[in-house]
Amino acid sequence: MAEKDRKDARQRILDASVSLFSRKGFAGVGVREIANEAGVNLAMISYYFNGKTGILKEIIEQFFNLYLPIFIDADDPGKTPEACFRHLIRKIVHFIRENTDLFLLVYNEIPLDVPEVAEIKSRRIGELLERIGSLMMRFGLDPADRAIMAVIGPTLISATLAQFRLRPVMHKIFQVKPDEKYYEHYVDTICTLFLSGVAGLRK
Amino acid sequence: MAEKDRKDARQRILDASVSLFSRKGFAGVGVREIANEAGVNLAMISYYFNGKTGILKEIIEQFFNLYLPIFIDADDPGKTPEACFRHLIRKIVHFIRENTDLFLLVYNEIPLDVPEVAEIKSRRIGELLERIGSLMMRFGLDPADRAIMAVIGPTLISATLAQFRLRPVMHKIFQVKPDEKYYEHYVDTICTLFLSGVAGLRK
Amino acid sequence: MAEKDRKDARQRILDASVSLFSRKGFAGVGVREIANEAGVNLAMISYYFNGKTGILKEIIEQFFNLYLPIFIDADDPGKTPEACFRHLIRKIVHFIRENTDLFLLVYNEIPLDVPEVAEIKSRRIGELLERIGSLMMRFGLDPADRAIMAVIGPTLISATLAQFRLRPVMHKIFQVKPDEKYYEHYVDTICTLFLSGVAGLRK
Amino acid sequence: MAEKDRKDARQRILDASVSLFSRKGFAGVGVREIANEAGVNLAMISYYFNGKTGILKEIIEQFFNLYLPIFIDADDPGKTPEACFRHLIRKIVHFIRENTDLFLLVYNEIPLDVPEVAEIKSRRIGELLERIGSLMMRFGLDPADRAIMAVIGPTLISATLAQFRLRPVMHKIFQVKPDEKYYEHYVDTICTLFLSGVAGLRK
DNA sequence: CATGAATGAGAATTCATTCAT
DNA sequence: AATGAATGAATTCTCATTCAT
Repeated sequence: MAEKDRKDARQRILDASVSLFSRKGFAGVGVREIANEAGVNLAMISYYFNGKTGILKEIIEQFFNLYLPIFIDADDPGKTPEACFRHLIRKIVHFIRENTDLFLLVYNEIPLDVPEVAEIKSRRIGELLERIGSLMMRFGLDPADRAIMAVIGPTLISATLAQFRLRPVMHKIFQVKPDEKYYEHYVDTICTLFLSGVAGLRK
Repeated sequence: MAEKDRKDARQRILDASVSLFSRKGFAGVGVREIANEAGVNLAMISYYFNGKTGILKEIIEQFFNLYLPIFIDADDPGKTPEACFRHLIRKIVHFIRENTDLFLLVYNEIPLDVPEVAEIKSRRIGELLERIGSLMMRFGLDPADRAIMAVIGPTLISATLAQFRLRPVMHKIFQVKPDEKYYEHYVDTICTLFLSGVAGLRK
Repeated sequence: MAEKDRKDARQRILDASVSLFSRKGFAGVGVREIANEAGVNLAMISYYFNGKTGILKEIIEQFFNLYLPIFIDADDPGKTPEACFRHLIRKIVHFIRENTDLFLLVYNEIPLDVPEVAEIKSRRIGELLERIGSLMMRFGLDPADRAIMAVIGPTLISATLAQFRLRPVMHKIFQVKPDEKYYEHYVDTICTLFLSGVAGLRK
Repeated sequence: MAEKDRKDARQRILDASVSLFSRKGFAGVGVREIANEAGVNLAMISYYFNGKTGILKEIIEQFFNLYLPIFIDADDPGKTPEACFRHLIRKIVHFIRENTDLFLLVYNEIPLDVPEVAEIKSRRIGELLERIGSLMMRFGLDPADRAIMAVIGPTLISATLAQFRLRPVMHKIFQVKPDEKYYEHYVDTICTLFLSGVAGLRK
């Protein structure tokens, strides 16, 4: 019990925090709530993470450690740009489905002023956008056209995420069932939308 | 000064709240902070809005009262679908530029669990998505294809907003200057992207 | 409207206060609540009564102005002591039935530390107990036996009031219906109890 | 000091609350005042009792846990009804002398509208009145005569308590000294009053 | 008389954190 | 490693009262 639980305690705090932060926002969650949800003693949070902010830092780092490789792997010179792109979107959608809370949490907290995580945020987002930029080049866009670059990257991210952000509301409105088949179709739709769109931008 | 200031107090609280909430999130802002920023006595917040949540409710209502008409006006049968669409996007981008904080605030807080605003949220978003849905019909999409509908609406919203969401980071990365000319170009880009994309979806 | 309403406003504040104070205690009621219940503007309370305490003062004075005459009238030399006593109890029970809230309020707030009403309280209760003392003499008790005097007076008051104090609970327990007949019987019971009891004390 | 003080903190809050509530009423006392009087940190009140109401709940429960056994013990079949009764009154008077503040507090707050304690109140008073009812039977009263039952119980309680309720005022009026001898006499007086009175009710 | 706005003090509660054990 | 108690600052909200109109 001792050894295993100890290791679990740390992770249980992280899991509980991801779930709670994503639903209520970082500032909207108290450490007591986290400790209860995780089933650990209150003081363990300071012990393991040196405070509430420490949890957020670790979550953000872990997120990018999982998320960035997707973009790196997607840059496969042996494939056509279009195949690359479809592969990428499929991977991203799969990742978001598997880590919805984590993704929404990081996305939502990104613009917020929690000073201690600002450095992590801007560094990691920088890496991410550069990755996306280099991918875009492969799709025939001129990387020197910064204005277009500035549009495509964020648009792609947020468009993909939008499904999950508004999920509780959307499914009530459109009566779609978010099952395997739906997401297959979703990936096709978003890919076609973007590939046709980017083709249009290339004139 | 006396007369005008009294009438302004209510609005000053709203303005300060929009600014602070959008930067730090609803839960991350205290009523003290709002009262200071607005230059009103702390108790006025309860007096006018019946608590912090009351401010958020009013902000959300006001937002949709401003935002929805854009979509209603855009549905002009005398124009071509493409002209409609470009007009709509131009209006939205203009609206976001004029009300960036308000827009980001509402967008960011929408998914969060502030129970007392849940009803307002779902009702207003319902109205919005229906509007977007009826617009999409005009662009030749089959409204019965709910899966596509569920993709286009949220994608359009979040894609357009993405510019402003990630603005602080983006401009550091892409070194673009968010001036009049940039947004002219931005509107063109996003319109072309979507019109070409939707054309692709129509086969 | 003007004249009558103005006079009404003052009384409406008093009525609302009696009702609220008796249910929640003086400290448990806010002036806003009183103003709402009375249908008057908040500032009228300061205007008419110079603050919340002023209401309580006036209520206490009014109470004793109504309550003391009962004891004065009861001291009728032309009747037998027993007839006097039964008449008194009948009057008291009637008074309490007609002014239950007022009676409970004064009774409950008597022991509490609201400094500004302390003087009124002790003066008025002094008058009351002296009245009761002089009545007791007529029933053949030696007024010099202070210990007995100290027992009879308060016992009589609180015994009579007890019906109304515990009314909500009691009627659930004993399933008695507090109608005209019940109170007729009640007066008989309490009179017999006391008259027999006092007879026993006289040996 | 360390160990003992920690354990005592909870009880010190209760003791301070009883003293303050009984003097100023529940609504008239602030948690700051309680914390100061008890010598504990303000937040300990929420920590131990989950708010001011929680203190009152616990006090009421504790009161009945002490008070009810007196009535249960008094029902001794081996004694004459009169001996039972005198024993009971002696025990009650002793209990009130030892716990005057607690008794007055519970008695005064019982009729007041503190919603969260309503359930406790009615349940506990129900138990109490049933006990008193079964005692009264032993004194030869017909328990089916609910009207008489409804009179005797509350009258006995409030008559006994009246001494302590009006103590500050009474002793000024009657110049009696509340010492051991006085209460001996008081017990005799109240017992004779009631026994003779109840005898009179039996015809 | 009456009103709506405003005030500043104080209310209860919750916070993240620390500490002795 | 883990706990339960404790802390003091900060939280939101309510209070009785005042004032200009």
